Formats: sequence, C-alpha cells, structure tokens
Amino acid sequence: MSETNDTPPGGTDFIRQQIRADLASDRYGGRVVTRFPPEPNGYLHVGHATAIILNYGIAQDFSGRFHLRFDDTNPEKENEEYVRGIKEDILWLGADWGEQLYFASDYFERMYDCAVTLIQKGLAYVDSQSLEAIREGRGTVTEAGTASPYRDRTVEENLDLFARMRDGEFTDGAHVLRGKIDMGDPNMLMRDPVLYRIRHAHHYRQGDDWCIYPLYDYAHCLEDAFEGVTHSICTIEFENNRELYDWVLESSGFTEPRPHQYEWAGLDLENAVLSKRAIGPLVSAGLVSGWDDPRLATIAAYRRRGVPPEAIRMFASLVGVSRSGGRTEEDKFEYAIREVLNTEAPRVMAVLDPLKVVLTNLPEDHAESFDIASFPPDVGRDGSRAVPFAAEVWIERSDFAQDPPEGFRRLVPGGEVRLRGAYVLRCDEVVTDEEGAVVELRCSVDLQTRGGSNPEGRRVNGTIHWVSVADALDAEVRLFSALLEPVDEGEEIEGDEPDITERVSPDSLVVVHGAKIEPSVADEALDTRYQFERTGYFWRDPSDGRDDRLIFNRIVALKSTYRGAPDVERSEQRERAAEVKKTGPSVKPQISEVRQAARNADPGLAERFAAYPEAYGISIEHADLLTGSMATVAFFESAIADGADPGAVASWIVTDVRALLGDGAVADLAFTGDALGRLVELVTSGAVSRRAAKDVLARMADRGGDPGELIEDMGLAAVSDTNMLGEIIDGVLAGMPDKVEAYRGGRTNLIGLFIGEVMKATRGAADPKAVRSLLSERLDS
RNA sequence: UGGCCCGUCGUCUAAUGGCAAGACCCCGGUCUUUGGAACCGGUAACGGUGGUUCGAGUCCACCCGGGCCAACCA
Repeated sequence: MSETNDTPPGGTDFIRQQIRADLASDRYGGRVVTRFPPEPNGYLHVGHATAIILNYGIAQDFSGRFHLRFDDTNPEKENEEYVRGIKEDILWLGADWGEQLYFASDYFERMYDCAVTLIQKGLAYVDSQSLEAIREGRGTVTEAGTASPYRDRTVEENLDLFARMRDGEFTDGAHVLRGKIDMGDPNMLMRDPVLYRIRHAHHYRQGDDWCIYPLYDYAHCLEDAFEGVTHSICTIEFENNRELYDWVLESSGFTEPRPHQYEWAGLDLENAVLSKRAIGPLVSAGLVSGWDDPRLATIAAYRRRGVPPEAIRMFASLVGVSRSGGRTEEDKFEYAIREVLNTEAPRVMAVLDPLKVVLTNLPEDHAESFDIASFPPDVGRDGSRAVPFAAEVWIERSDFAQDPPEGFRRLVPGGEVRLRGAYVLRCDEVVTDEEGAVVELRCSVDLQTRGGSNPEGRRVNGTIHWVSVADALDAEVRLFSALLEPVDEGEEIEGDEPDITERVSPDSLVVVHGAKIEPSVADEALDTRYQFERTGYFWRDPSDGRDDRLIFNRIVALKSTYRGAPDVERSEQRERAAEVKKTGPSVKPQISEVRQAARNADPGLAERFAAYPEAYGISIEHADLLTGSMATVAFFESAIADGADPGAVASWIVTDVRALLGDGAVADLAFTGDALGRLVELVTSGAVSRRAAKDVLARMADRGGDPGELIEDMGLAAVSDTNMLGEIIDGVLAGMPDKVEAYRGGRTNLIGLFIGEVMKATRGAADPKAVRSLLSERLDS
C-alpha cells in the first residue's frame, strides 16, 4: 500500500467527505449504511455498475453495511428472471450484500400503515379525479396548480376510502392517495404528489395480496428508513425529489438521525446505451441477441464479452465521483481493460485474415516446434507453449503490402520481416490471381535466425505473427464496435429522440469465419482470456464457444500507435467544442430583477437605493444588494448606527454575511446588525485582522455573542508586533528552504504560500499587510 | 418560461481563501522479436464581467452556457 497518512482511505469524493463529516459529528452513532436499489425490470448496465461500486466501496471503506434491495413496487414490469440476473451481475462485480437482501414489496404492510398515519395527520387525502384531471390540475412549471375538489375530504372519509381501495372495491384509476402539500410549490413534485394508486395486477412476489401499490417518491425513502440506511445515494435527476423524500420521512415521523439523500452525476459513457428503457426495445426487436449481447453496455454483456470485473472497478475509480459529470470517453474504459488484461492474458498467435506464405527453402514436409513464452519479459510471468511450424504458414493479409505507405514496417516485396519466435523471412515472389489480388507469397527463411536467435549485426524492421497451415485450428472470431450510428447534431435538438432501433449499425458486429489460430488453445481452460499478439484480447464466447467450437469474442483491441491516416474527425470535434465555449461579456447592469421589483413595490426601498451610493460612498451593485428588502435595510442601518464605516459594513453584508446566510434571511441570523457594526469597528481600529474577523463572524452566526469578547475568547487579537511577526516568519521560511529558493529564482507567486503559512501559524490574527512587507524585506534582499 | 442543480486541460476528476494537480486521449523520444507494455518528455484548463480580500478556481453579485422537473414509471 502506498497510501500516505494524509490521504484518507477510499478517495476524497464529496459523498465520502460528507460521510467523514457525519462520522466526526457522530450523527449516526458511527453507522454507515448504503444500498443499491434496482428495480427488477431489466438488466443492469455499466452505469449501475459504477453505482454498485460506489455504494459497496463506501460500506467497505467505513466498515459499514451494504444492502441490496429490490425496488419492486410496480407489479406490471417486474419479474423473477430480472432478480436472478441482477444478483448474478452484482456478485460478479465483486459486491457482496451478505445477509442484507431486501425487497420493497415486503414492506407493503408497513407502508400502508404509514399512509394511514399520514391521512390521520391530515397530510394525505384520497383524490377521485381522473388521471387527466390530476395532470391538468398540477399546473405547469411556470403556473401554479389548482386544488382538487376532493382535497378537503374529512379524515374519516379518507380513511374509509383508502381502506376500501385496499380491499379492492374500486377499479384501476378510480382513486389515488395524494400527499397534501402545496399546489403552488415551484417544485412540481411537491404539488400534492400521488402516493398510492390502484392496480389490479399480479405481483411476482406478493401475488394478488395487493391491489394498491405505492409510488417511488413515497416508497423509496420509507424503504431506506425501515432499513436504517444512512446515506441514500442516487443520481442527479432525483435532485428535485429530495424535498419530497424529506417531506415523506418527516411527515411519517422519522426524526433525526434518519436517512438522507445525496445525488451524484452517475456515469455517461461514450458509445454506450445506458438506459434500460432503450435497451429493452433493442432486445425485443431482436436487433441484439439478448440482454447479454456483447455490443451492449450491460454487465451481462461485458461478462459475456470477456471484460474482467476488476477492469470495471478500475474504470470506476478512474472516472471518479462528482455532481457535474459529463460523458466519459470510451478510451478510458478500454484503457482499464487493457491494463488488467496485459498482466493476466497469456499470449497466443491467431491470424484473422489469412494470407498463405510458402517457404520455398524448406522441404515440403518440414515440421518443427518452437517453445514460445506466454508472456513478454516485462510482464514477468512464467509459462510457455509449443507452437508448431511448417513449410506453409498463414500471415495477416494486412501485414503485407505491395505498395507500402510511408512508415510501413511489415512485409513488402523483396523485404524482410521476422516471424515471431521463428525465423526472419524474405518475400521473394508475389502470386496474384487474374484480377491482381494477392493470393500467396513465396518466401524464404534465414536458417541462421531460427527460434528467434539473432546473429550479430542482423537487424529486421518488424515482427509479425503467424500460424502453421498444417497445424492451424479454424476459429470464428467476433469483433464488436459501437452499436449505434451517431446522431446528427441537428437531429438531436429536434426534441424527440430518433427511434433507437433504427440507429443500429450494421458494422457493430463483424463475424470473421476461417480465422487461423495456433493449436495450443485447444488445451487451455475454456475461460482463458488471451492476447492474440498484435491484435487484441479475446476469449471464447461463453454461450456459443463451448465444447470444441472455437468461437472467440474480441474483448478489446490492442492499442496501436500506427497511424495510416490522421484522425480528421476528432480534430474537427475539438474545433467545434472550442467554438461553443466562447461567450461574450455581459452588457446589462449587474442589478437583480427580483430586487428591482421589490423596490418598485416599496418606495422606502427605492428611495434608499437612490440615496445610498451618494450618502455612503458605496457602489450601485452594493446599494442594490442592500435594498432588496426592508429586513436587509434595517440590518444595514442598525449596523452603521453607532458610527461604523458604512462602506465597510456594506461590503461585509453583501459578501461575508450573505455567504453565511444560505437560504435564510438576515432576520434569522444569530447576531444583529449592531453586533456586526461593532465587529467592523474593531477591524477598522486595527484591534483584529479582517481575516480573523471572518472567523469571529462565523462564530457569531453559529452561536451569537459579542464580537469584542469573542476576539478575546478565541485569542484572535491582532498581531502586528514586528518582532513577534519576524520570529514567526523566520520560522516559516526556515521550514521550507526549497520554496524560498524557488521564490528567489523567480517564482514570486509563492509569496501567497508564505503569507498563508504565517497566517496559519497565527490562526489568522497576524496583520497580512505587515506580514507581506516583512516577507519582502527578507526575501527580496 | 418558474424552481433546483452544474460549469477547471480534448475527456474524466483534484484543490475546502495561499504552488492550478492527476489520469485518459493526443504529440515527440528511449527501449523492444507484439506499431503491445514500460520509461522519459511535451501540448493543454479555472465560462464571462464586476465586487470582497494582503491574496479568489474557491466567498458575493450579475450575465452566459448546460442539465433536471409538468407518469397513477423508477
């Protein structure tokens, strides 16, 4: 392990940071419980894989628990086959839920009880509108919704109706249970969300026990709470759902410590179809061979293709975790696969597109065998195999060129090339058919170079792979590439996505028949992953390549630095990306429309906005920020009432105070305007540095208190004594002689580092200006 | 269009007010019986504009760009 003490285990992504903070504050009594909650309505894809790795990895890192919970609340889409498949995929990835296997449908009774409680509290009601009426009543993103006529049913009536819904008295859609929240909430999800619906459907686990089923937003948070999940991690599109998540939990009586939801961006991978809703149609239309078609990005497909699970784990750690995200290049995934396979996969030779070479200086019945190492020296692994050689060998058609492009290092007429592990070969004659196509090469080998020996002074340009014609095994090789044709840019903007089934690329699967492979593979374990030298990583297809059927999947091609032609497409893409990034400067005045509207409605605000710049010498922007509400105005005016400098106070309010505010208002602050005024005066008088005053302000926001007393308590009285500062500075500089040298060598931006260290040493109490000048004295002399 | 969220090398991610870092890609080079691997080097970024600060990628504001939300799906 190369981890140092200052690197916390398991990465520093924002979710792990949150967990560390929760551990530090003992929020959950040291518990860390994560979960992966798939709906069994399809197979998992690589996006899910990264989510599993995240959740499982966190549980591992913090000695917590990882739950697998099937979120099976929709009887119409789910089945046991998917449950089986998903379990298998997760285990294959290396995540282990142990005893922690759960099904949301097992909680139906408890969820029902919670709903009854909600009704009793007046927080839920039975709505009997049609689906369309409910939809219309919800309003739009810009217009508030309207209340259902059933919104004010009595608790008794709701209780009765809800019980009868459960009892099966009503048809599908006759009633729903809705949360009673706010039809005008800007978050559409809070406009009386549907909690339960009637569906007379057979559930694959619960049979016909239920005819009402809970919806995601109601069910999911309860599931987390029932299981004692601490950190409920989902993707960014559920961000708007978090408010409802919290509402349901709070309303149902789950108090802190309760689960909390955190969203990350999830994975988007270039050239991968990452949506169960998109994969399903491809499978049912027969455009792929199944959920495990190796062209798909499902875990089952990767497993079948031959991708090792370690590669997916490595890929996940390479990509990382964030809230912003974007599309990850396929290169990164391929890199991870190659990285794992390079040290794992024994080398063999296989010719995918064979061209016959007759060795004219060997007897026709020549036969010998070379013992060739299975790994190159740098991999450092033992092992070899016998590779038969005879007077006729297959080579790769692309390894010969009659008219070679510049930089071609393979076989050309009259040229030499080494047959890997065998002899150096010279091309003496090219045999063509009547159309000029090359059908055979007549060559001679240099007997001095047998078995890879290399007589002094013998240098050969390239090395190619080969297979003895007499001993070659015939194989089928399947090559996979991007399943879908790229979408034209204009097309994508058109709103509706083009039908995915029409975008399947005919070239996405290339089946090579009659590939020639060395016989050693017949003796190896079926699940051996090979490197076909110079070609790529392959293994036998686990479905079709069993018994004596030699059917190989290409897991990934080898990287190649050989460039036939420059990659025009990519450079064009880059130019386009660069153009998009350019944006012009803003021209509008930097005044908020919202605050301007407030001033238009309140002459008191408008007057002050007009007067402040002149009266207090502050900018229009600051005046704007101070006059958005009477509360802010009052705060400001009380802060300057006792003589604090208005300009300084304004700066504090519009920057530092606002930073502490978050969503709240100034009135909710734990300190008052005049306390801020006193603090500002202390800064002005030099009693405390501005830097230290920020820490004091943070403390005031936290617990209130008098600024003067806090400065004493926190030991932050300004340090400007030259001798004392000088000592501290000398100590800091002595501690980093290399940086001092670099500074003197011209890296003057290191001054910030030095000041920072001095400020740190004094916990912000030093006067930074004094520090700067003292530093200059020492460093620039 | 209302609300919420997100903008750092071509791509993915670091930085927690103090040295803009790493990986992939790309480009050179060394080495090589795999145009692989390894090794050395290089190109390359804080969306814009103001403000606060000794010091801003980080705090504040405005603008620009992108994402999500109007299923009785999850």
